[in-house]
Amino acid sequence: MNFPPAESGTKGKLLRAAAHVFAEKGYIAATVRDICQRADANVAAVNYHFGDKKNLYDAVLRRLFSECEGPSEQELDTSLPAEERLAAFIRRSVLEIYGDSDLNDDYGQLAALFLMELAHPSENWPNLIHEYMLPDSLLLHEIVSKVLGPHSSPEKIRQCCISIYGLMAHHALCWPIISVIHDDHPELRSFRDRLAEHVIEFALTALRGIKDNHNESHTRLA
Amino acid sequence: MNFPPAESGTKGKLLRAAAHVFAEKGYIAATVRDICQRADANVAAVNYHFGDKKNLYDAVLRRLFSECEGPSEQELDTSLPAEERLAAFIRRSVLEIYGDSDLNDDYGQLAALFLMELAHPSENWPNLIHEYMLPDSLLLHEIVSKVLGPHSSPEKIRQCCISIYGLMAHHALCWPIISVIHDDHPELRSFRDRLAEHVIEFALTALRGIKDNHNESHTRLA
DNA sequence: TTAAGTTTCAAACGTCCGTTTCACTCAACA
DNA sequence: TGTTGAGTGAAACGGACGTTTGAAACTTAA
Repeated sequence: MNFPPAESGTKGKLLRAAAHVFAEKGYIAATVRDICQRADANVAAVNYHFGDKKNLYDAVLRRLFSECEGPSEQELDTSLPAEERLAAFIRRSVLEIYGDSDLNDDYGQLAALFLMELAHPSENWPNLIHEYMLPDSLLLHEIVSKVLGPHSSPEKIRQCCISIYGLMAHHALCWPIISVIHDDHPELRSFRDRLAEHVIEFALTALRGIKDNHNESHTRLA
Repeated sequence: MNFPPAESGTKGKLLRAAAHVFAEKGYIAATVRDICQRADANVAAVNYHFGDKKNLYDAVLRRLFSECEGPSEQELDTSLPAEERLAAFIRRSVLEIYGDSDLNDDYGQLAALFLMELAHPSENWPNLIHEYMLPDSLLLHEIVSKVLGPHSSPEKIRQCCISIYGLMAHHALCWPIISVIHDDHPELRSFRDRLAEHVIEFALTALRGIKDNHNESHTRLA
């Protein structure tokens, strides 16, 4: 949640403070007074700069999504081996999901905001998904269908794509469970890179095996 | 969210109504008046029967967890092949996560309550996890370590366990994303059984491959 | 310096919520 | 029949919240 220095006035301070407070307490429990106090601003500032509380929340959410990077050249280069592109996709996605550790001092708030939306999606949540997550998802679909080869059903491809997201996101979403059950689990921050490599191993191993299974059953039928 | 008929009085009606309203609106947005109206009870009923709103919420949450079934004999029978036991574990867990479809008419609320807790865990969340999720998690750990064989590190076993939970839970948690991106995805209810089989295939394939990888590197070193 | 436009401020407004109060009903029992 | 105690009901209390107000402070440009 790092905002460009351009918005360093009251409006920018409000956005930063709102991101923090919304994430910490949730949309309803977060009060305009909380946010303004944290932003060193008057109670009326929110309504002056954003109209109302809901508009401020929408601005925070949109800002959050817009910070996502796009895919790297490696992922897009269709001349490279599909497995290599998948590894690059997973490394970048895990980095995005778990934050840039050093730069970003308030990871976890991000996950909290995300979980809130998943529990009770706001009005323009579908728009944000379409705009910011669909392109990545289509790229993953293209890569996975190549890894799986020509004999895989559309449903199997889709299930594998969703499974890969599940592998990547689970720590971020279910940390309040994982940290209780595995009380010796390393902190998310220090664990991020190892997680990426594990997901790559787990997903690639599964995809290769599934490809072979389906090829076998395909040639057996032929 | 089906409560035993024993609690069919005002207290039971309040519990049922509260589960519905809390899930639909979240703890704070849900009002005592909402709940009481849905339970055909007076506003004072909540405070009379439960003390206050928070106690009612805690009661709902505990009731929700206590409905979980324990592991089947097949999962516990250490004389059976580990892969078979893993499949049984996954089938039961997916059934629990996605509900008993026909009996339970309000799946999704369950996921909403869960997501709310993940975003902002309540006071005795860790107790509930210890009591209701840790045993299952230990069982899975035992099974997975057997599937992976003797040459796998503790960290790898743990990561595989967490990954399996990720595979199983992702649809339930991220449905507001999945349903937007894959607009032709079948409904969760009708999809539950196919999901279980996919997770079994995906996880078992990955685990077998990982086992072979680690065995190879182990014998190479020896 | 003046005037217009923008931003901030303290204070207040109206509403909604959790909770409390107290009178009431009614079944159980002596 | 009279008494008791659990449960219900309508109404109100006190506080917190989002928002509004109108004047003050500041910025900008002629």
